[in-house]
Amino acid sequence: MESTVTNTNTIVEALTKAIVEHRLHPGTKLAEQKLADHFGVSRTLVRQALFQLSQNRLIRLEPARGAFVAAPSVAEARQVFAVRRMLGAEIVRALARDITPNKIKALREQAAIEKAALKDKDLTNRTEVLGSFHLRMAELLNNDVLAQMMVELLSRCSLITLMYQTDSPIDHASYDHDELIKALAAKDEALAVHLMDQHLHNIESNLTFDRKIPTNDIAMALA
Amino acid sequence: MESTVTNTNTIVEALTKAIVEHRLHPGTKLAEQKLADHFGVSRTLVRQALFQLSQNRLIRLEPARGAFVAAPSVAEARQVFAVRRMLGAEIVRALARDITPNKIKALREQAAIEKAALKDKDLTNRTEVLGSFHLRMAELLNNDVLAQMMVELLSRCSLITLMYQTDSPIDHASYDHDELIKALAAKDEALAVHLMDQHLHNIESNLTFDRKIPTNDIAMALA
DNA sequence: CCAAACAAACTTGTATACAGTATAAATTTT
DNA sequence: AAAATTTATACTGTATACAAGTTTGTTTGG
Repeated sequence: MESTVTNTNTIVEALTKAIVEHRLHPGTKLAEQKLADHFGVSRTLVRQALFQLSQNRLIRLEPARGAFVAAPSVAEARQVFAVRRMLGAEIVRALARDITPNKIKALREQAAIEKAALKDKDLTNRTEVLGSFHLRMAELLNNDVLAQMMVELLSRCSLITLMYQTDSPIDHASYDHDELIKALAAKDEALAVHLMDQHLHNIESNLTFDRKIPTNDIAMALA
Repeated sequence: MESTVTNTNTIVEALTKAIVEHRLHPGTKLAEQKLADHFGVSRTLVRQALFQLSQNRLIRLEPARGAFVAAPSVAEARQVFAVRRMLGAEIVRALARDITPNKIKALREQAAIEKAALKDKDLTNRTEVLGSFHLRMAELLNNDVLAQMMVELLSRCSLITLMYQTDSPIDHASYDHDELIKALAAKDEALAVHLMDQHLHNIESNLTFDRKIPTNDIAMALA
């Protein structure tokens, strides 16, 4: 357990956290040497980390220009949400088919965590916690491939949310989750799928895709 | 247009091709210096390429030991196929909802390409072409995020298929595709979804998950 | 003769050096 | 004084160098 070593993963996690927590704004340039100095390593490790982040679509790499925090376009945002609706529908479908008391219990616990976080934490953390519910469902299907996909989709969603979120919070997401759990417990597949679809549509409709884009990207800010 | 430069992407593509075309067997060690010599570049670029391939799950990186062509386990294979069924169902569902004559035409053309490839090419290439049909459907939904996911899933499937494929070829996949197109043209959503599910189950059931694993991985070969 | 310990060769992991390109600053020109 | 051009600085892209670890081969002791 060497907790002080700074390897590539440490950098990836730190940057991921900073991006989804809104401390690094879309468009911000991530200069390699500055990051290297900050983490006390060489550019080699920083470059590896940046490359991985670009694969996760959290940053984009421009040839000979450097790394910038990603500023997902409206089109990309809609596509990500479309995929989430697709996977979400199938996830609840599969869950509804072979739901067990243990799984219901796990989901209820996750829902309880949400309610706690809803009062205390800031808006960014709320988005994170609410996303965890969806990840939890994927995990309950015992499919690592699926769960990994959800992790990546959720981090992209975090970035999208902080870019396009309206002032009005999405507090009834927690309520949606409760309803969903009930439908799953009742093994009502059709209802569960419908609720999930509505739920994700609600989240998406709370985003404003036409105005105020908080970004450091000059080109985008002036567009 | 500098077509002779060997950048990271070139190496990734060459190795991907070699892996999915069965020229590099699961378990084979990919030594950095040898690859560097072969491509006429330094280890730096090779390492970048290997890292990307590990993200695509085509190779696995063992710390301080090196890169090896991935040997997906039975569990992983089943999970990948489960995700493909999920996405496949949703893709045809979405396609059936807003199908157009142009899209039908595009699918028919893809099916024609399949039939041509079915006679000429070797088994590996056949798998590739049959996968393209599924990618084509994703592309017709105008969702790059989804299409990219399918590309990655299909390359993983290629690796899985070549590891676990039985001697009997999967020639009626092309027939399945024809039936699917008919259902889509008739806007029969339920039938299309059912056909897709059956189709993917057929492919999976043609794999033998219990014997003969062509690999260079000693541990796996003797397991 | 076999097993364990040691030593040499090789491979990976990280840092540094250098070359090529983009950005910023300074100078010149209109 | 504003625009354009040149020069300088800073950054990225690739190669190389060195340190750390692993594998392989050899030797030594039982």
